[in-house]
Amino acid sequence: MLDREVDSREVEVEPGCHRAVVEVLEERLAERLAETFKVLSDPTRIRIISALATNTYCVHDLAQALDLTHSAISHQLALLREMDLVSYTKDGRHVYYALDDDHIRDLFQQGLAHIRHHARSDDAAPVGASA
Amino acid sequence: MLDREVDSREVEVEPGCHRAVVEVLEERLAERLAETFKVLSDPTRIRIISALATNTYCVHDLAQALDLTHSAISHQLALLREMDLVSYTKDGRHVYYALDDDHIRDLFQQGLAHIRHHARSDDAAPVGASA
DNA sequence: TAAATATATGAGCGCACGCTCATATATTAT
DNA sequence: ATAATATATGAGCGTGCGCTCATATATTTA
Repeated sequence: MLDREVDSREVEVEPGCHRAVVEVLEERLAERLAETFKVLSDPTRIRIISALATNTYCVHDLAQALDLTHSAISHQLALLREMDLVSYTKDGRHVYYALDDDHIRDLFQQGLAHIRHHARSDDAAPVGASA
Repeated sequence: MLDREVDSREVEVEPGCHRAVVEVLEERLAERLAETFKVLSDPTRIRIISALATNTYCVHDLAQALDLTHSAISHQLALLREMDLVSYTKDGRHVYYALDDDHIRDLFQQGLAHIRHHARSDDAAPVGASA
């Protein structure tokens, strides 16, 4: 697996540019990486993952906490299930979900750590800004 | 900034579920985090970032290396520019881009490290699989 | 059994997004 | 000046996605 991870594609150096070789991540690997990050690219999934990162919750709890319909939550959980990111346990009529992928948990937490410590330009409230 | 990072929303515990309180990432923070990961959620951007993570390249080089039109690359670079993730230097008719955000670089590299070391189920080539 | 609760899921709508195409601008070469 | 090269950017197309709505299934309660 992971045969050639980087495409060192030659660039026609006729009139041109400066680099003769550009080192780019191989296409399939890039697709897998993008797919991984895509899971974390939606606010709703981020919030679901943030909750499941520390506790186990049922659909009903998540729906109330995120102020979304059961359906919306259930669809997102189905997606996380298909990607093997969560595990679930049936208990009566409830289904309890838990985050079951340290891979995603690590990325989520590192991302959060960055955001926490690095304010962005649009965070700085202009003088006199209300609420 | 980052007033209340977590919404500890109470859940009606009438007939119900088990958790009285669900700890979910506050909505605005979740949006910012999702936005950050969204940059990395496309294969083309991943490849551009992978290249710029180690070298400086002009649009022409990237277009050839990724086998995409100059336009496609330029549009993606415009997006990365708007998000202040890349810096650029004009040199004659060339414009050289460089990744200028350790934040994104870190996430990219951690994601890559995970992918490298953790094979997924669909990576394991079934016995007798061709190519 | 009937009603209520908890979840799952297909259909469909609206919107965002990544690409191509056409076009504009700037710089270099002839 | 004209042509070629390098980049930028608006418009538009096709696709993917996140939501709601309607509906189905399973479990518990009355």
